[in-house]
Amino acid sequence: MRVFNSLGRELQEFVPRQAGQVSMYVCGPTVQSSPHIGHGRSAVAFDVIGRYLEWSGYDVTYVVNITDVEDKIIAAAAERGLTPERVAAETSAQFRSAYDALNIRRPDIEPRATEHIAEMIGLIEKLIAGGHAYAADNGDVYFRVRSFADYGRLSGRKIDDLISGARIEPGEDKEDPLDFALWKAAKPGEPRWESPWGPGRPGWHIECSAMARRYLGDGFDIHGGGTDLVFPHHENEVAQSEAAHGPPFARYWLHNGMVNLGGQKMAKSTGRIVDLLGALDEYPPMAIRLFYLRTHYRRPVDFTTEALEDAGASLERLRSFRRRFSGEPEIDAAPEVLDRFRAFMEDDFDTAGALSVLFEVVREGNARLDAGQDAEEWVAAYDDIMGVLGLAEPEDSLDDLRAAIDSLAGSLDVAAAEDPAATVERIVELRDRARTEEDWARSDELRDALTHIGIIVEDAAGGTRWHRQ
RNA sequence: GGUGCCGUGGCCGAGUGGCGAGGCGCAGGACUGCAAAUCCUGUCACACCGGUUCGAUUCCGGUCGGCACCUCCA
Repeated sequence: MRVFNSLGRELQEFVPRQAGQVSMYVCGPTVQSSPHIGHGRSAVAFDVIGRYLEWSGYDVTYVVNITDVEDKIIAAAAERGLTPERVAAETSAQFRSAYDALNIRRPDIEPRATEHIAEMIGLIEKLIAGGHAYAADNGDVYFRVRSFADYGRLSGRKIDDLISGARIEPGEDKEDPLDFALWKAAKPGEPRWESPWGPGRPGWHIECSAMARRYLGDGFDIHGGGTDLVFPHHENEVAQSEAAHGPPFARYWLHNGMVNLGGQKMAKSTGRIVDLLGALDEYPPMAIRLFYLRTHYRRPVDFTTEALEDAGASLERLRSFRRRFSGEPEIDAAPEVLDRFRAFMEDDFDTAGALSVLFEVVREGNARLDAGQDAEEWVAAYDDIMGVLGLAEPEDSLDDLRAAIDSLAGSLDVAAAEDPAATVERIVELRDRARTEEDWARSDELRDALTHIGIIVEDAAGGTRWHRQ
């Protein structure tokens, strides 16, 4: 398996630290405001990577942090007249609900910055002892960038090129403009924890160094995040961790591309965003997931409603194939098909290519069913691939339609059953009787009535089928 | 200014030194009471200019265009 490692900027053969096991850390969101389409992309990209690695037989430990203390959260809280804790809790809940809707698996560990202050303080003390950090008179602690010779290796920068952009903000007390905060002294009214340098809060970068090590140890396998985090966030993580404990901090750095809007990056700071929860409300969640997966995770992708509708139509093609076969297939997928799928995935998780295999499976499966042949093997392949891509959904429940279904049944003099699906069956049987009698007006009337409450009826060669939506 | 990525058919989007990935859309056909779903066929693309090569969309150089990072950001 080859993965594109940002460290080195090339495709490299993936060899985990320990055979058969993969340790993975992904930078999750700073919970300052509601999730947008870009957050979903990152989460889906690494969710699929995790799922694929497990499907390939690896034992995966997957860690995603939640940054719940940070300047932006404090600012948002002040603006809304809430406590930072409240803002963080509310926003975390929004992220969780969006991620659940997108069928993103819960990480094995989801550490919060505020619950790991002790680890961060320990790491900062170690950096100070080693001469890599210093406490300033104002109560801040800074990392001494020039003390770490490898600084810039991950992001491909030279220290001298960075100088023009670096600056010292008012109130900071750095030796060098390149230095960055490990610990920030608390101002009145700000969240604070006791520390050897006085009350304060951690800088942004230190949490990932501390938590990744705590849960995955030194030299873990995969560190992920958006390309916008490469510099300075990930560069600083490397500096902190390797200055304290020696290299390597992480072995493979994977970065997903950005979601653009009208050709430019979607970002909170510019207001160019499309709200994720809103989109999930308006489109089938799996259409959004498919939209992400159609493009290789490293490339930028432009968000448009047309693209989402396109993905929705593709999703419908997938689902309508699966509806032709109920239950679980009892035989395995053809190995050659899974091999083709695997070949794409092993090439730096090329989900766009992998989807081409899925659609070929659907076409072949449909053709076989049309020809009256057995397609179980193709259904099995479909289920495997859909599962790895996280596109498979649980059977639609009809519970929310029960009232409408029962009411329709009542108006037709059909007895409602305990299971709403059984009630639908009875109505469909009624229509089939009308069709047998060639009473097309009655038949169409019943079909329209079902369509009206969200049940689609299709007359296939093998009999009448129906499904929701 | 520095660093890096990218320009593929109506739209989206993989990939390859020589054989039309795939999806959406559109057109025609088959099936069908109608509709839907499905199948078949068509829609033969690789920004531009040079170079290497028997042959380049694919490699090299240049031009033009787009984007990202260099500040918080998935």
